[in-house]
This record gives sequence, C-alpha cells and structure tokens, in this order.
Amino acid sequence: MSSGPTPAPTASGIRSIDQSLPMALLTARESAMRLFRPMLADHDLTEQQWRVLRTLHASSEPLEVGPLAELASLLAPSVSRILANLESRHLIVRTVAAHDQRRAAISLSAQGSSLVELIGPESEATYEEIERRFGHERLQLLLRELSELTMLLANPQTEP
Amino acid sequence: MSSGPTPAPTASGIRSIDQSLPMALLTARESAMRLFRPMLADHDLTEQQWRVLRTLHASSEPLEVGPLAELASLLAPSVSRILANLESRHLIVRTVAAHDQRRAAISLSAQGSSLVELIGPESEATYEEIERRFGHERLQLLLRELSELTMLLANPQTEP
DNA sequence: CTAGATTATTACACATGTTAATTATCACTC
DNA sequence: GAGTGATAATTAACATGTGTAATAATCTAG
Repeated sequence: MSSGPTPAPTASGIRSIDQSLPMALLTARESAMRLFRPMLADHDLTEQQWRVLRTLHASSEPLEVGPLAELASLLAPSVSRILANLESRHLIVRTVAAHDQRRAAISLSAQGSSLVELIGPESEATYEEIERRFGHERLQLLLRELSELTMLLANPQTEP
Repeated sequence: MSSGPTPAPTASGIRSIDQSLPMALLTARESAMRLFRPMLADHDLTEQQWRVLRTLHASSEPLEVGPLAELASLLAPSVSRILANLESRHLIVRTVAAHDQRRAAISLSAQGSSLVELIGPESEATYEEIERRFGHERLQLLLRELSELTMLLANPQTEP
C-alpha cells in the first residue's frame, strides 16, 4: 500500500509543519506527557528527575554519571544537579567506585525504589488508556519504529 | 502480521524503558534534533524560537499569541518572552487588531521570512539524510501515525 | 614522577516551564 | 453610559534546564 502523494516542498522551500519530524515527535510527546504529568506532580517530580529515577531502576547495576546522562537524554551537568536534589531527598545513593575514585556509582535507595514501584502501576493505568485509544498492536509497532529511527539516526555515519 | 509477544510488565510493576512511549518519543526527537541543532545555532536560534518562526511562516495569516503558543507547543508566557526577543531582532512584527485592541496579530517581518526561507533548504538536506537512513515511505507512515496518536490523545475524552 | 587524559562538579549566562498577579480591553447588563 | 465580570496578553517570580567553559580530583602512560 502506497502512502499516497508526498507533498512537494512548499514554494518557500520549507517543509510544511505536518512534515516536520521533530515537530511531530514533540507534539506527540506533549500529548502523551499531558496524561502523565499530574501523576509526577503528585510526587513532586519533574520529568527529568523521573527520567533519572526510571533509568536507574531499569538498570541492573549502579550507573556512573556519564552513562546515566546518556541513557536519560540529559547533559552531565544537569544530571549532577538532579542527583544533588534526589540525594537530598534520600532517593538515590552514591558510592565511589573502589578501583577509580573519580567515578561515582549511582543507584536507587530503598526509598527511591519504593517510589518508582509506587508510580509504576499508576502509570500503567495511563498506558492502558493510551492503548485503548490508539490500539495495542499499533502502539507496539510505533515503539519499534521509534526505536529503529533512534538507532539509525544515532549512528554517526554522516555522509562522506 | 503479529507484533510478537508483548513483554509483560516487569516484576517491579514498571514498564521497561523500551516500552515507555514518552521516553521513546524523546530519544527519537533527540536523535533527530542533534542533526538540526548546529544549523539553528548558526543562526542564533533556540529550538523554541525556531518553532515560533516556523509556525508563523506556515500560517497563511497573522496569528494571535494564544493560537501561536498552542501551535508551537509552548506556553503563552514563554511565547511572550520569545516574541520580545524576536521583535528586538526585527524578525517579527506585531499589529494590534483593529476590532479588539487586546489582541496582537503576529507575523513574520520581511527579514524573518527571509531567515526562514534561508534555513528551509538547509534543513531539507538533513531530511534527505534522514530519509536515506530510515526510508521515505517509512518516514511518511511514521509521521501519519504520530499525527494520529497526537489527535487521539489530545481528545479530552477521559474515561467516565 | 610528571604530562596529559578522564570523571564529575561548579560556575555562569541565558532560556524556558509554571503559577499567579497585573494590565488593558471588551461585552453585557442595569 | 457606568459598572461588573470575562478575556488577551504581559509581567513577575521562582525553579529548573541547557550549554559552554572552567575547575578539581584522579587515573594512566610513558
């Protein structure tokens, strides 16, 4: 099945907004986050703080700041500040790596784990709402395509 | 074609990161924006400033602040500040609506139009790179799915 | 042991998110 | 037509984030 005629670039030489990938990703994300934000606000978490907690929870082992920033799509300085905040709330713990004292190993505290596991099921309800509206299989496909796109664009193989 | 087995929620009751829609949208957007950002930086534009310019350019007529904010996925106060900045750079012009003096009609200045039309073709090259990696038809499908998702989630029909 | 590289934090300048307050104007009613 | 409530936009205030650069601490290699 063809996707139909592709709109030609406008006379002005700029892609129409509908054809803007970053715009489409942003508005889709905004519409999804609107459903999740109240829940995070209830727990006094910003999106970025939540991304850090979630990333730590997903990791099987403690993470250093660099990899953590990369995985959570944040800059290292931002992560540093976020960690300072989360540490003051006793949601994470830092351990200095034995073999290399520069490195900090970050992991969730028991309290941090509890928080993530408290929020998890709450967010699951929202996912069910999303799947009810958009379709389960369809969402799975979309997630795979997004992951594939990310992989292909991350690859630094810029043209020679 | 089935999408295969869906990972069950983890024992901890939280969706794996791969299954997080906001996360997937964010990382995809990040990987795309990484390709565009240098171009915007060259023109001293932030992503948000660019979204405003692009939105104005896409509109057939001047926009008021409210609709502009909505279309660009920004909050009105942010748009106010961005407009102050863009106005000081002579990229936009404000006109007070004749029939309602509260309303401001924002449009691109000639200089603003030129800038958008200068950047447009530059960004087109990046799109071609994206399509080369991801596929043209595939990108079209993704854009349609994102648009559909946005529409379905924007709808305030929360369950009764 | 020292020079250079690496990890993380700090510093700084700036932009944005977010809520609330403020200003100006409009629309409507008495 | 004066007063009241609604509306559009801005401003304020504060927290937080981004992005670059500088710094501190530590490691690694010669």
